[in-house]
Amino acid sequence: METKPAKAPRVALDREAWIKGAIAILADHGAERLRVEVLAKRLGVTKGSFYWHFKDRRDLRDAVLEFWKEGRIRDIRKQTQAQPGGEAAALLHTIEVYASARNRKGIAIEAAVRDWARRDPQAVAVVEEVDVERLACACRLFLACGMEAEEAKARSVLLYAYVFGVSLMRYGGFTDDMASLKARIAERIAR
Amino acid sequence: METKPAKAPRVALDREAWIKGAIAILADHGAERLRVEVLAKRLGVTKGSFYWHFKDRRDLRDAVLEFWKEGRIRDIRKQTQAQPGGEAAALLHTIEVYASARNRKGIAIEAAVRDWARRDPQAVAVVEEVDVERLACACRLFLACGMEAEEAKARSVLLYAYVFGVSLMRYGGFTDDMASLKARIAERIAR
DNA sequence: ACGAACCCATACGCTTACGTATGGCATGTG
DNA sequence: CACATGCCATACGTAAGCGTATGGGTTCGT
Repeated sequence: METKPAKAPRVALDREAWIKGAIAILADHGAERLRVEVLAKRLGVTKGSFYWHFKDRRDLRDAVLEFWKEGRIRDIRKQTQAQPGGEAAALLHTIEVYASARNRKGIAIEAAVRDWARRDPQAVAVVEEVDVERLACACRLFLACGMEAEEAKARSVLLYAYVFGVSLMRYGGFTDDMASLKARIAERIAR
Repeated sequence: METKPAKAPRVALDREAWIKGAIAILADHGAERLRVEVLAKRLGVTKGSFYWHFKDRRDLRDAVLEFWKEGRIRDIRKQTQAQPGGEAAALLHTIEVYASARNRKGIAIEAAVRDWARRDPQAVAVVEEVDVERLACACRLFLACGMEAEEAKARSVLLYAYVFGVSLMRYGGFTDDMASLKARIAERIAR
């Protein structure tokens, strides 16, 4: 019979495939559960393959951090290219993207990386780069809305602290009109 | 010679001592690293002792969650007993406590528990209880300041989302006047 | 003083996981 | 066709960690 998985015609994996699998584990189980053999099983191979593509576990983790950083910074730059006059809308869009359940996986990765950064200096450095980039972009948008410089900085920090923080909270049943609540918050942050 | 640790006159451990040690590990290394033998070594005993006080690992984790929940709710109730007229100050104090580096350990535990809640339903339930309690208390303070009901709810969520979120961010070098920045944010949240 | 309850140490089997060594099979190249 | 290279499987040794079994020491009450 041999009902083995037989995933596919068995195409060779490259480094990026491993990294993407690693990020999926990151989102589902956190950095601590990013284990070589678990990842290999997920990809349908054994760790013999892993150690061909990566020197060791540290090598994979570095690659994951680098991959995540590049992707985030690319996204930020793209979303920041607001049409003149659309800056306010771009800010609201940023808030809404993180506050909605639509971006579930991205939020999970974000949370996992930040938790990771609580123990790993390499992750700290990456998070800091991404944060500074994001804050600078948000700041530009606030400035374009005519806001004063120091206030724009404060609003930027508030904006990102809120979107990260709200993803960690559970307050079901606290309000009966979630939409109105989020609208009020967005108003308070971005207007 | 025998330079063994010889910690102390070897006082017997109780359940609470184990729980407090577990919370220390939680703060330093996260829920995933909350291992029986590691904790035992930290307390200077072996796991033989652990399995006398706890049924298994799950038992410890439940106890840790319960202990944390009770402590948080006690703290909230205490801090909420603001003198009439001091409600605004109480709100600012809450923001400042979390935003300062003074409460480092408490913030670390908070982050660890919330990360824990991303995978464990039991932790989710505990976090939700604490969040609802905190939001209700903050909401009362906003109402006492004369704020409208829906706005008070929104501000409460914004407040706690901010304090949790900001503890996950790294933006050193983004501003040269951190004090002024935090003052502006507090203003925006609580006024 | 003596047994019982309390608290802990040691030893065991099992599982997961890391990193290495080695061999196998494909595909492309001369 | 022979051979090298790329990609992966298997097997090995080691370590950490869970839960159990069992025994030893200490501190009580009677």
